[in-house]
Amino acid sequence: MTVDVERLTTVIEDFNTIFIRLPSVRRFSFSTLSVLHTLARGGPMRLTDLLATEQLKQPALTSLVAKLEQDGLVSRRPDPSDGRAMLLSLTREGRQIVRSRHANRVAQLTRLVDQLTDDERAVLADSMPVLTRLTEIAKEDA
Amino acid sequence: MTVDVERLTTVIEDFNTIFIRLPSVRRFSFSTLSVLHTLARGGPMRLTDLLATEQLKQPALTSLVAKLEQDGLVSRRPDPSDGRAMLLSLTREGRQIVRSRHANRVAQLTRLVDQLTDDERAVLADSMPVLTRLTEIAKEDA
DNA sequence: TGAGTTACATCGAAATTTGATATAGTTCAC
DNA sequence: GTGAACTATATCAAATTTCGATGTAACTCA
Repeated sequence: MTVDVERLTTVIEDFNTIFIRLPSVRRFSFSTLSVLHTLARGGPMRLTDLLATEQLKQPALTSLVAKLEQDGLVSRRPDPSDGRAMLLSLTREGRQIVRSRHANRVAQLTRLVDQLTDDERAVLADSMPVLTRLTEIAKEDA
Repeated sequence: MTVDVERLTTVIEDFNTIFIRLPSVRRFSFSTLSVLHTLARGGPMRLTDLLATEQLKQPALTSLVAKLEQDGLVSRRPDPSDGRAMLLSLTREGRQIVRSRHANRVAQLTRLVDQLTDDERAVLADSMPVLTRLTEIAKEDA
């Protein structure tokens, strides 16, 4: 079985243009949201590790994280295993923002999925484990 | 047939964290790439229409477009049907950038898809029309 | 131990984004 | 057809974000 990856890429690109814009509340910049999301998934993490995912240079990330700490969304504590490093994690409030955006996406996506046929919903359900596998492969690969 | 939209959302969110970062060349900001992508899909388009998609205020978009015009990626011409408006479109070079990023995604996604099983690839192939439908529904809905 | 490296912070400059406002074109009730 | 209200885009100065260069402290390992 072969997939038309060319077309698959286009389909995902187009889907993402709508998916990315699902959450209705626009309080934070792309950079900020990306940092919050990464910390939400990756648990406590050093600045340098964050740097790998975020499309920012280190001084910009340092200052963004400083601002997020001031705003009470991120907490910083020294890494016990390395005196140079800081461990970053989300505060309760930080997690709350990520969760609320996620909930918003779920709500909006539900409205869309409701308009599909049963068969289409079945296909979507089956695709979930495959997308998950693909995500894992990408992480290993990198 | 019901889908666990809660899980579906998470799956897509996680997939996107890797998908968004697939293209290896990082020459342009998120705002710039989004404008180029929107113009690539939406054909010639007025500044105000672009504004609806992009997460920028009007003056920022005006200045971004001005820069892109200077750089030869976007062309601006008066809208014949409205003397106040400008029609924006990609130049050949602008299209080339979008195409090259797309090609890069295709290449990287191909490497990932190659590592799936035949059955998984079949599921992926079947999911394409559904994702497309979902995208269309979202556009109508909005 | 000390030379080289790594993690993060600081600083000033450059780039981006914003709110307020200006200008020119359009619409529509009269 | 005229003018009041509205719309599309531009301009400007201020705020914010990002960057490159460089500093400081901690770690590594020969």
